[in-house]
Amino acid sequence: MSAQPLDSSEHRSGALLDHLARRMRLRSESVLAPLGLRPRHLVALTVLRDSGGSSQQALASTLEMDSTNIVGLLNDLEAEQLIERRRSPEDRRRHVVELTQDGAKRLNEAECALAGAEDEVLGALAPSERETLYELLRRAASATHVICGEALRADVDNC
Amino acid sequence: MSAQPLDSSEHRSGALLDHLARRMRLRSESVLAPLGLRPRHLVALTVLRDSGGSSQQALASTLEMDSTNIVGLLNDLEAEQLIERRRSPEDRRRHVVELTQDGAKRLNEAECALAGAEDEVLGALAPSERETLYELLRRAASATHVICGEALRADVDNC
DNA sequence: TATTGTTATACTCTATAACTATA
DNA sequence: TATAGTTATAGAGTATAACAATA
Repeated sequence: MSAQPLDSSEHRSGALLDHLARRMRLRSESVLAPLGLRPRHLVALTVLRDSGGSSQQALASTLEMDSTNIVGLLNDLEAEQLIERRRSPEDRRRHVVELTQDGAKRLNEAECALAGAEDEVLGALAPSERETLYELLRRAASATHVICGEALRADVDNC
Repeated sequence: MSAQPLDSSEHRSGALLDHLARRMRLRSESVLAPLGLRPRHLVALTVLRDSGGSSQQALASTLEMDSTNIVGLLNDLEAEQLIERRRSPEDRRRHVVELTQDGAKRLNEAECALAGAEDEVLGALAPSERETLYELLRRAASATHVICGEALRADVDNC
């Protein structure tokens, strides 16, 4: 301990981040369950909507998920006809994955439900603070990788 | 869509939170590995230091972890003599868990390593912004449960 | 030969149930 | 009877390896 505590506070945010993310995930799972979706389904749907369609590899890369896990994820969504897989005409190895109308509709509903979950978890923060938090998270996330606000954002005018 | 986009931006922070927490965890795992620790070990050590000792149940409650998982976690730490388990004299069912000197030392080293991981993950944010982020996370986290800044905080004067 | 998607599989994480020793 | 800690175990999540189709 030096005499001057001037700089002082380097705070570790890692554990807090982990803790809060876990709570958010648990609450999100609860509110999404009635819609037959899980949080991971939602991020996939969101990226697909915002990108207007994507290959499975591209999706894996955007979500920083292992591509083998994308398969089952899309199987779920396809079984409920929320997405469609088509072979790409340009490269027949590729699947072009796109949202269906049902998918877009379900996504809207899910986003409304999620807003409720966030209200619970972030209820201690004022709206302006929540906006600040969002902005900080978005910048930190987009700095190191492709996934950024545009892909993970949702404006909800529709609840 | 109504005419006035006034309120507008309700942004979903859930996916961002999850994404960033995952990155932080991965980086933390990397920098902690040489010290023989994992992120979960660190939060346990931190809580034990800040609380000055705790029963395993209390620890489980603070960390919002299942108490059965605390057992293995403490086994790891005890095997490296970073913590001690003693039967409580007042209630011999209870274990009083406390940090050893080695544990306190290892915790310091780990916190320095973690600071590096955070620099990587949050590098896009200015110091003042990181402080703001920390403060928002802390308030959101402490609102709903016991785990709060004091328990998960680490001032590092010692790197 | 490399790449996209797929399957099978192993490994980790977490939670549930049953047991013990104390209260 | 209830509680603290422990063990065994099953389920979910995630990653690795091998394979088929296409480039």
